[in-house]
Amino acid sequence: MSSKRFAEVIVEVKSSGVDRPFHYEVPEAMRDRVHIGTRVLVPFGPRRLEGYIVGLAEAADVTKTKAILEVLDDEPPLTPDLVELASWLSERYLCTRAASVQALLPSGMRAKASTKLQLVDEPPAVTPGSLEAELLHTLQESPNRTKEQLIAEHPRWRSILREWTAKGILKESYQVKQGAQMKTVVYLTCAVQGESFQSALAELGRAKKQKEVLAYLFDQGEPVLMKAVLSELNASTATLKPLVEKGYVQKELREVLRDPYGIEHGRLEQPLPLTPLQRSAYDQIAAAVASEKPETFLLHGVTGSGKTEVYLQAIASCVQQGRQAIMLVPEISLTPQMVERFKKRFGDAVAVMHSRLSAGEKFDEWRRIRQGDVTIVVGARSAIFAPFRSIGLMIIDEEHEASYKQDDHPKYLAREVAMYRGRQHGATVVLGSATPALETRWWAHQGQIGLLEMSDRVLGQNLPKVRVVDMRNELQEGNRSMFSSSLKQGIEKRLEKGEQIILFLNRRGFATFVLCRSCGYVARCRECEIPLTYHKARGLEQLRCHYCGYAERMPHVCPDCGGDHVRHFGTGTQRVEEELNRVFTGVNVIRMDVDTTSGKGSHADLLQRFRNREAQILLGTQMIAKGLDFPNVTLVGVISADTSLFVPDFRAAERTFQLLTQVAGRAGRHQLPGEVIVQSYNPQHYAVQFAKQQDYDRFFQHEIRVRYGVHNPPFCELTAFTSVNVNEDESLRIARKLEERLRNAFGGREDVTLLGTSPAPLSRLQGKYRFNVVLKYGRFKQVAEQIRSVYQELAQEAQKAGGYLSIDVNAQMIL
DNA sequence: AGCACGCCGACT
DNA sequence: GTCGGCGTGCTC
Repeated sequence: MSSKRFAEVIVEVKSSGVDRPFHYEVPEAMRDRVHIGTRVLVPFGPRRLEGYIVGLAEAADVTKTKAILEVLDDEPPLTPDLVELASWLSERYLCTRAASVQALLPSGMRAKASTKLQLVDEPPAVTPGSLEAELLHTLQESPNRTKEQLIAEHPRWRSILREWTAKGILKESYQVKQGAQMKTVVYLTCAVQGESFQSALAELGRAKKQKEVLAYLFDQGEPVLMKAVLSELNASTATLKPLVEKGYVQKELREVLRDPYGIEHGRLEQPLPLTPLQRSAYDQIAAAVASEKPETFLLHGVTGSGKTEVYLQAIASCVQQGRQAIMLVPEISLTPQMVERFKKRFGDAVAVMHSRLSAGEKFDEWRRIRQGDVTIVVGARSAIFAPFRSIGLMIIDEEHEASYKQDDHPKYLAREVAMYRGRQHGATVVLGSATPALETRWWAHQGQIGLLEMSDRVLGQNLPKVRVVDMRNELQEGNRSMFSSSLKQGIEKRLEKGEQIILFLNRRGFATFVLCRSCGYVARCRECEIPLTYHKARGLEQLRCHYCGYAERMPHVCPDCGGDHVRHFGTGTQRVEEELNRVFTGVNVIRMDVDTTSGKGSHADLLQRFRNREAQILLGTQMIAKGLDFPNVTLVGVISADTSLFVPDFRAAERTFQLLTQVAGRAGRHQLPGEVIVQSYNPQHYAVQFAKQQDYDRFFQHEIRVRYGVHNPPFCELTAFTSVNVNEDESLRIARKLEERLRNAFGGREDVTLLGTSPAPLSRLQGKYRFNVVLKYGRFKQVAEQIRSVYQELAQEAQKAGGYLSIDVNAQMIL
């Protein structure tokens, strides 16, 4: 840190045009407060914007420089490694550095500058009834309105304001408001001692309550929380006011950190003894952490093998060495019970981070991490950005979960961020799962990452019986309903016994596929092996591949068996609920899907109601797969394995296998014997069969060959572009042009495959038409520059056309 | 991104 | 003649 005459600032504007450092002079008085990572307020054109410093220099490479207006932090919120991480995120996921920094910092961190206006002595002469008169009136009536507010309400006032400011009629000054405020609480102290205390009591005379409060505070002899005093003595602020005014009691504001969980942990729990397999996994992780070299492991442990205990002890060992640990869990698993388990083991050393915290709570948890008050963070995806000084261990539990990919910019994959930070900090990354993502398992297989296997169940619990019902037989026997006779009987039996039932509708998609109900045939693309999707446009029934764009006419006779039971498929939870009510009269059903769980806390509420046995049946999508630990549930039904098997996504088989395995592994963990019924028109499908047998290895062997055959990850990486526009022709035109540009850039390259323009699986969303172009390549580094320049050009053109072009590097799902 | 400037058509 | 439409270009 040689000199600080000039600062290189990235301005908080999410536009590629300004995503580069701008130079600002650092006023003498600010020199010792600016560092790399410090946020500042800078003039930018006619505006004032927040920005953050990425470099300091003796000279600027441009002649005209403005000066920094204000330094927004005493401590830089971004450590140098986080500044570096932000740059990497922008390069890897093709987004602006402003977007990356926003992802790194808690949302409440953003400061906003507004402009205050002040009329200077003589008001200007205005024509009555004119715009000027109206503005003048507003300025005089409500002098607290900011310039930005006024312009937002009346855009035409802008030029007048500018003119008046130039003429000196108006004076502008800016004020900065930090996003999240520090929370303060009031403490009270008795301000009178000894004799003056006695005389104060006397002076209060008949004010009994006031005397009581004063005496209480005098006895305490130290500042007491106001809230505690009031509730203890059953007093109100009205009692307090005169005491403060007379100077007997002193008020004091203290900053506090909000505690979103407030779990009383009492005495900390001790680690549990480890089984030999757990010990072996633990030893290897602990050794890697101690080595301070970046290393990644897959911890492949079956459900019930005790992964969490390994995590807890590995974290303990990391913390013992004076380094910090991050533990990621899927958002939906981050329940109070889960947090409690950590708090009971580590007490106050744990911070929690997830999206349901309020902005203020997030801000405070973040500050506790930044200040070094905690050494462990448990959180959802974004907790991977925890601003620790020296990370020793990062754990991603259920690493295969789709929720570890962020769906807006930067569209990062938590696993990749963890590995990058691992290299920065010399930290160990542990990816844990019972059903690892195929890529992860493949890397472990190839020796690129370490493999730790835990194949035994700690408590030797029994697996529930899994029955796969062939729905084709049901049809043959004349049962046209969505419930097989086995499932129907199973439900009836439970209802009679007063036991509970969970029904899954593992429908991830929206797209409808085409299936023959007689033989289970599913129409697929010949090139991609992806199920074709049903479309009806202008009375024409079509099947299209959402991957490559191939289209054919909807068959009315099954190409396989010649039968006429070819139907398009796709059922919502609502329809199942109706059907349930029709078939089982008087049954209480709790339905859980995006519609019924949108409210805050409604997810937990519904599960609690089910736990309280307010309903016999819980019906939902995979979001209920995590909540399977209900002692009274003895039947789990999967309405149709096919609905997740035939979504147009090359990961469909993997996702189905994972879901079914999870269901089978978790149902019936309690005293009552559990049963799982899986309905399918394709009961012989390998994903269904291997899930039934709980055989990950054989599923992996099979699926990896499929991936190799059609050249999909892990044998390549995918980047998806989506052109979006209200105008279908424009949307298509941009996608086509993008395709052409990419073809030019990569023509003849063996390591690159271009999947041409095709309608997105969500082909029309919010009235906008979406087309996809997908690029497959071996190594991102070898295509990054070309992708960047083509993307920038077309993104601009898409914008001119009134739409936009989005990019998803290392796309996990193509929508 | 968001703002200013500048060049065109349609109005009091 | 002027107001306001949006295309273009710049921001240390």
